[in-house]
Amino acid sequence: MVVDQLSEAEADRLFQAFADATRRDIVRRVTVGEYSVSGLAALYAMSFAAVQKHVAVLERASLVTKEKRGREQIVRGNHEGLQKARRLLDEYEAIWRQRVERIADILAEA
Amino acid sequence: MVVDQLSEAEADRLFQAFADATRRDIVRRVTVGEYSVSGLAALYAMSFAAVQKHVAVLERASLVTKEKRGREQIVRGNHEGLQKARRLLDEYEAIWRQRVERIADILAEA
DNA sequence: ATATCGTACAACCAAATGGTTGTAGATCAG
DNA sequence: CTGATCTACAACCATTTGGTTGTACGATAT
Repeated sequence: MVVDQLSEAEADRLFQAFADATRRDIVRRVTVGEYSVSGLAALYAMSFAAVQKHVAVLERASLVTKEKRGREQIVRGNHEGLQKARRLLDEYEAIWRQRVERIADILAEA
Repeated sequence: MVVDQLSEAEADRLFQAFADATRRDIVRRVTVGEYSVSGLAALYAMSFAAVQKHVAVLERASLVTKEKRGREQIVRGNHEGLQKARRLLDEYEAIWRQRVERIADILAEA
């Protein structure tokens, strides 16, 4: 029963997207409030185009969505990507738990 | 009460390390069993040096440890890095929960 | 109507990434 | 001792990444 087998490419995109401090900050901001792309750009010491690229990376990773409103593009947090990332890490955690159990079993046999 | 404020650089290293399928596979393998660097290298269609670099990336991110045993270097999973990554994602999840609560409050006022 | 604003996108650049081969030092086996 | 094995690391290369500036275009305000 594979609920949602994340493709390797999807996992790549997710973690890659998280691997940048500016992008992590954007995710936090747009989860709490609403920001246009230029609204976000005003927050960082880099060009509008650079921020635009960061948003695009986050969008491809399903960590934010964009919605056109007038001439602005509103960026919002997308729970989907975060959930996928967490589920991924949970799998690694599960492997650790299994390992611990296995060792406990071996010790119990002694 | 900041328990373990992850530096941005640390977070970068962690997620960057996870952002590669080969490295994620290495993490899984060495969590379950013991592998030397060359033992790992035998598993992938790339050079020993390439695998060695992947292991180095994982080590810098605290996702694996290396221990010298004779002429071999044994690679083992390191729970520390994984825990840090999970804690990080948990913070983002917490922001989401706060957002949901805030919206619920607003609705309750109406 | 015109100027301004917000966005998209192309072209470019430097640095980082993910791979290679080659060399050299330890350690182990015969 | 000699040869094979495991590791480390340097040098190199192609591609990607993270930034820049410049151009174009739809939406808004005056």
